[in-house]
Amino acid sequence: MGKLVQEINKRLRAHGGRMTIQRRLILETLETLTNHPTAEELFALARQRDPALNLSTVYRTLRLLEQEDLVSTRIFNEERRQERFDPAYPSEHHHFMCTACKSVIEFETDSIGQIKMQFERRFDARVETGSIVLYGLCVQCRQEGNPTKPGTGDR
Amino acid sequence: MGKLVQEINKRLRAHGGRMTIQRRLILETLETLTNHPTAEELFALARQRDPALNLSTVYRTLRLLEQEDLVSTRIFNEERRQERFDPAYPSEHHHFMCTACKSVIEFETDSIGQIKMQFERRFDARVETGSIVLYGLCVQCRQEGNPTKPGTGDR
DNA sequence: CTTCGTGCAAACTGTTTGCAGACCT
DNA sequence: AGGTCTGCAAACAGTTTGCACGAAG
Repeated sequence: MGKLVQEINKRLRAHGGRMTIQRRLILETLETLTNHPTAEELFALARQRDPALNLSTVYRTLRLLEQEDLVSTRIFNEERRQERFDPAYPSEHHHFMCTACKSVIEFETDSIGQIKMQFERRFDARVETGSIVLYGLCVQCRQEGNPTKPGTGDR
Repeated sequence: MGKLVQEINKRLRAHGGRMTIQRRLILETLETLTNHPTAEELFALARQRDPALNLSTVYRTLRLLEQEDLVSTRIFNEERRQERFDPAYPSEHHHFMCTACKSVIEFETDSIGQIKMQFERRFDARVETGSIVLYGLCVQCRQEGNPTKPGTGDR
């Protein structure tokens, strides 16, 4: 059984919440994904196992996870202006998105620390968080000779 | 007279386009702004000078600028999921957003070059663009004792 | 005069919400 | 039994579009 299911179960009980069939299904589906899915993508997958599942239930479950700091959301520069849901790790991480296949790769770097400090000194500000997003072509898409999109993937 | 107005005028003529009162007003208003406005913000300001102006004209003009690579768009992690329009400079730049007052500061850094290269080597990918977004408190808001938002400004 | 652009209202996309019934404990 | 959660449909926010009139060249 997945960690997410256990974790949410624990927290739900503390507030009188319930672990329903739908929530379990959604959490389990989310755990199988390495990519950062949209609500629709997650919905499409979970629905294969329960055709009666409703999109609003997916959203409600994802917002629940968000409140519990178990996922975070982000809008990449894609054609469709939709949120992608990122299973939250304890450590700050950054993203690469392939402009051809839309897959997301996470990575870490400590350069960001330097950048934050530089900025704080220069503008006398307080920086709390920072995120880097890279856009380009992943190995597979590069090898398949995918063109770099005109406009480099930005909308 | 603003550079944007001149530049767009030139490009419009090349395609048989027209410099209308509304477009001139919108461009002039955009030029007075240092912040990265939303369409609504720009609309509200421009409307002070022409109350008959319509929001869809603002959008159409901004999309025109976007096609001509004179602005780029970006969605920050704010409560409202709205695009902000960034007058495009030739050089790659990055952003800081104050989580209290929503003002945006632009900055440059060459650390991003390192990060791109590291990523390319590590994942055998091709990185085309990269952007850094920092969130925190600007000088003014920090001095006014504004609290760092729970959740650090991320939605 | 002939296009191109505007205002208006309606459509559209992604996400949220009110409600009545279903389900968990 | 009681409150929580779901599915549905309708609302919502931000953005886009079709159309008929108005204005730029």
